[in-house]
Amino acid sequence: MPKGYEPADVEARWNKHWEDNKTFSPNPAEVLSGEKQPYSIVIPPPNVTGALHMGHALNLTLQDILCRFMRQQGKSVLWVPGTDHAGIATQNVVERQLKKEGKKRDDLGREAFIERVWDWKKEYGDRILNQIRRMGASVDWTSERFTLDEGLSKAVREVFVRLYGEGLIYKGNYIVNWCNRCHTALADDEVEHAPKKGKLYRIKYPLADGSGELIVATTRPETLLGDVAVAVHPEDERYTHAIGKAVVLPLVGKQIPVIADAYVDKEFGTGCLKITPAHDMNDWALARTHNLEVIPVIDDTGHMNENAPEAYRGLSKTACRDKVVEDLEALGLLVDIADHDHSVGECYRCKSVIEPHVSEQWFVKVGPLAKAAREAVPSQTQIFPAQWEKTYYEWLDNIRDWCISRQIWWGHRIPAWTCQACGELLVQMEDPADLAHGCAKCGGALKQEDDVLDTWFSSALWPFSTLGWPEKTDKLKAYYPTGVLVTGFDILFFWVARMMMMGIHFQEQVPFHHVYIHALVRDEQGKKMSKSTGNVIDPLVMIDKYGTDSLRFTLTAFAAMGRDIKLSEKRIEGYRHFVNKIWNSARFALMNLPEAPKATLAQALENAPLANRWILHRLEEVKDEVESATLEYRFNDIAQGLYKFIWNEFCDWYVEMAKGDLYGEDEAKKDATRKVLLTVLSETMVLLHPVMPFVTQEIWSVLPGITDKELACQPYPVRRPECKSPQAARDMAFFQGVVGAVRTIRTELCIEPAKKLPLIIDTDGAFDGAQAVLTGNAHLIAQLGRIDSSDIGPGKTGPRASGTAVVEGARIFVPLKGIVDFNAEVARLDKELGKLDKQLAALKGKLSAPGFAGNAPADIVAAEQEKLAGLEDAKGKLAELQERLKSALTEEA
RNA sequence: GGGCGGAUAGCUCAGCUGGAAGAGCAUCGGCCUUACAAGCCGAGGGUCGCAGGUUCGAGCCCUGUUCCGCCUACCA
Repeated sequence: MPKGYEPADVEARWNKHWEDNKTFSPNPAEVLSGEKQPYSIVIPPPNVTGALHMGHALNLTLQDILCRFMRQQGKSVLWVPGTDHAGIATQNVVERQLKKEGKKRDDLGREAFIERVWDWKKEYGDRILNQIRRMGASVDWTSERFTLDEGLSKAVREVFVRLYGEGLIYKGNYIVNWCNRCHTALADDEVEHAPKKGKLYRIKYPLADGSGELIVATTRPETLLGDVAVAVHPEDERYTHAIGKAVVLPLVGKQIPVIADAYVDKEFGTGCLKITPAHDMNDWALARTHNLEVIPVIDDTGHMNENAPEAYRGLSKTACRDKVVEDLEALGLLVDIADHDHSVGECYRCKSVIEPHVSEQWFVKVGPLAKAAREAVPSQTQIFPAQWEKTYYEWLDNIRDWCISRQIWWGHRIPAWTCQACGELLVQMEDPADLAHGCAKCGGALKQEDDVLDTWFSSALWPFSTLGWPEKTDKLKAYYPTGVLVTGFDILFFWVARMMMMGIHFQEQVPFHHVYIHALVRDEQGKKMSKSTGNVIDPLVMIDKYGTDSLRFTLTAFAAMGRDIKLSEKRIEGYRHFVNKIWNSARFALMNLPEAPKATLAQALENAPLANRWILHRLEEVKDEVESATLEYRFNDIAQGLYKFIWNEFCDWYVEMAKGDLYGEDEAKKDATRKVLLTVLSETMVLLHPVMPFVTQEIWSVLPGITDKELACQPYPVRRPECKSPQAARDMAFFQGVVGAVRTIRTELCIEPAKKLPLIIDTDGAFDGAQAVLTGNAHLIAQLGRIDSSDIGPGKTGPRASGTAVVEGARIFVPLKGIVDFNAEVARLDKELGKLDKQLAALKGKLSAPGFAGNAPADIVAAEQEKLAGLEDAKGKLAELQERLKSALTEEA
């Protein structure tokens, strides 16, 4: 094995191996026959336009941990990879490309443009998939899908046609969020709200009868041209006289009514609200209840249209605003302009300001779908962490109909045709064979809808469309519903809730049993990573520098539930050290495993030394920990449990203790320890494999005596209840305490590391068996504490001039006469005694507190009393040892 | 406006059902001890945001409060 771990080569090699061997392609038959339980995950499909970012890296890591773990648990695991066509985003990318060539999409025409996008997709769509490979994701590449591929398009059409048939899809003229730049409608949740500094203009609207005027407040004076009414609160005494009268609309000159509606806030502005139904969501709603006319004055490109007075026609809305203000001022109708902070809707794709706009659009009537989706949580689908349930409910409870039509070209074209002659609307699966003579009623020419569907419409079907629906495939039968959906909270609404709606409606089963919402990955300062801020940590760069396993482990270690991850490169670099540590521990093991050990584990366990019994005991505990942590999505606990076990226990203690046997002459001992070493290492590789697939697989493949070189297909390590040994744990803790005490004395008193020292231990007062632990492992204490001679037994006493400590009642003496300045040891013991005093005071206070003995459970009281006795014993002994030392010092002086 | 999350060692964070405050990194001291200096050994460092309350006992439960962060909403 090379001295240092070289990830690039290892990762490339195994990735190729896994894909060539279809290691992660399951067979549905093994589920349908009942041989295996299914476990499936559909990947949140990244945008084809996208490049892998840290959010993806985290998302993929967590899913991969679950998939690899479930394979170990004997499940038939299907992880479906794929990409999303991301309508607006992708179209924008290609349009930008065209712009560089000085062209617009209209120059190409619809078909040529779409072809162009496909070309682009073919060229760049694989990039993100290759990046998924580099993460080590154990997806089934034979199941890869794209939201716009043939099968999925069929699913989309089936859903659309059926929902239309059920009356859950309708078409109509409504006000929608309109992006002038993308030139399309957007759903409510595609609008982001950003605070903006704006102005509040107060404008006089004279009453038509000359009895005065009303003053309205607005942030968008140009919309005045489309006003159809002024509304006041019905109980606002200031204006009751005006209700029912008319005002003269400035600049336009026509009369509009003053209406009353409780929606108006008396406190805000002047209490008078101008109503522009065509350009404001709320005004639209008011107009509907009051039967007001809708007059659009801004067109779909953001310019004033023919409904505006001639002077303003053709102006952009900002230019128009300036002119309107100017003209109002000239007429003396402008009262004042004040600064005003408010939030403004922006397009989530291009950040342009959203213009409410009236147009003919398609909608999904979400009420019934949302109700079912709501009721399925948490009984059918559990959300982890559960706090997100509330957010999920909140959204579903307040949901409005979903605008699904988009005025772009890249996407699923709406399967509806209108007869140019009689106006008949056709919604059906198949394209009418001959558009020229298609109308069933009159034979008139049919024209397909120009609009395409919202990208999220196809995403909503992802959990079943990817499995082959509407065909009744084996895959669908075997793997639907999926086990878990792993995603960030930012698309809980966009995606998760809609998959729930569609899954329940079309499969009559929820799409997943669990939803795991993971953190957002932020930068060091906790800011969102973004290209414009320049604080992006690119996962691929990190992989190149530190290896995939380091990156994965880092993300796992920080993936505590319900908390954002603040990531910095230093952390990844730090965990690379861990990968290297694992590599080196394997190198050590292999150097000592020239061949597979002959002994069975049972044989190795006969009369096994403490080190072997202890590490096997800990291994059993770690198996339990890793399993429960994985099942409960406590990813950080998986990482931390394994880190501690491998580094602080296996490497720091076990390997050091095993060296004696491994380097020794006793062949039986050597073989037994080799067996334990190999067992622990190999099973640890299995446990760690879901988190670090590459380094573990590479090590596994060179372990002696292992026939199946494919680590990804190994079962979870068997449990060995016979290896659990609380006694070994206790003995080891004692042993570590003694070694630690000796080491502390050495370092604190500045004794040269090379200097070997004698050691005396009095085991009186320690637990039964303590004596045996120490004498049985005296050679190890000598090795680890640099001791040249030891004398261990009950009642033993060292010279007064010793460095001393008390461990679990046993007194430790390190004779140091002539070696060091004992004043330092006196001072050190003072410090130790001080600590003990503090603990004793706290404990005594607790025990003597009124009511403690009576109210606390008996076992707690007993435990506390035992602790007290232990502390008092230690303090007494240590104080006495210090006195002896002092007396030795005064004698010398 | 409504909701959610956070506040614990210098930094980043663990801490499950309340029972003597933990890890990693950083810092300090000592070591090239034949797997690993990407390493080993040792040490220091915290009134667990603030104020109350419940309890024999609170980082953990309750109430209030202050700062951060996020989500959501129709204040023109």
